[in-house]
Amino acid sequence: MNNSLSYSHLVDRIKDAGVRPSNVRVHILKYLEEHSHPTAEQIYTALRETMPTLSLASVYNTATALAEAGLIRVLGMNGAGVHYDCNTHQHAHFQCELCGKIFDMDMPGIDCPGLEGFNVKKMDLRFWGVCPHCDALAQAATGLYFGESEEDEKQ
Amino acid sequence: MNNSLSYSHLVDRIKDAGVRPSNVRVHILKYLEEHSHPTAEQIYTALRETMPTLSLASVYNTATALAEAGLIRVLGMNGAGVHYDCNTHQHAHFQCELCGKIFDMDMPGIDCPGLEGFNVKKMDLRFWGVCPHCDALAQAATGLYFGESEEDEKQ
DNA sequence: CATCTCCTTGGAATGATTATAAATACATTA
DNA sequence: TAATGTATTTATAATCATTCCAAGGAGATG
Repeated sequence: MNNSLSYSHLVDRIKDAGVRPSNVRVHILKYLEEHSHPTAEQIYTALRETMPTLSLASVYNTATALAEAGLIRVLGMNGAGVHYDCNTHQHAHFQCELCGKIFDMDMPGIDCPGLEGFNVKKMDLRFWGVCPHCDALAQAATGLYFGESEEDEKQ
Repeated sequence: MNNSLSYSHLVDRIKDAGVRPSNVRVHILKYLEEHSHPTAEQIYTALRETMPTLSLASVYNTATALAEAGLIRVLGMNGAGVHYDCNTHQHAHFQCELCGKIFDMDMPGIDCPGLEGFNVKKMDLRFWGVCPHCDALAQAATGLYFGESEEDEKQ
């Protein structure tokens, strides 16, 4: 069991970042720790079940506040809507064009010629394509791999 | 004088891409060749002067068509609105947080560990920060560089 | 308990983009 | 050149994510 997901630990993390640990904030951060790269809408829909008065505006407000405090990161993958990411370390992203899933990748060292003289403060590296799971399914569907049993769907 | 900007050359390029060289298409591509990373709104405003009936919808439709034909590229820098880029070669971008200008950068070689098994089809590398010109202005404004004359504004 | 501030809410407003339907231009054939 | 069919463009309405705003609520402080 990962202690970083416990309620009191989350409260501490939020406090340490200089933000008041309100209910909504803790729950949204908790949700982000437990779910990969959700959108505001997804957070809203999921948390509404246990917090019936939660508003979408609060999700946006809160996510923005958490991002400004450096607790989470805002991720635009160019689909409709923005995703939130509790992994604030420098890292890259891959999005599968078939299942839509977003994967974290280690950030490779980047030595960009021509960037001398530019004061770089933020960097973003993103990939799109087909993830291994969907790739296997796609290849099976082409009929190239007769006799292969379908892989089990796993979230 | 760069021949690639001539009207008939543009017509040929559009034809070669399998798209009919309509007036709107040629003018929008021409505008993109001559201006760096404009938004749909900017294209619309600029071209309206010589094409008074041009509609914003046409700019979006046309840009999308040109992008699908591989003649231009759509660039989301996460500000409001999308930018269009006539440079279709693989390259990175830097956006200045002060002047908003977008600069093309050579794409460095990227060796991303963890990407094995992923079928990568598209990659995007973006930087934000302060460009050399604004950096100089900002440093002058802090008063650290007494006696420095302001640099001339150049687009 | 009184007060102050910050948080949350619901709904309206905004802004970029897309959809739709009518009008126009273009290309082809007669 | 006129007729016809198709592709393009236009104007406007619709959509969707996000932000704004005003009012109510919760918690801390005195």
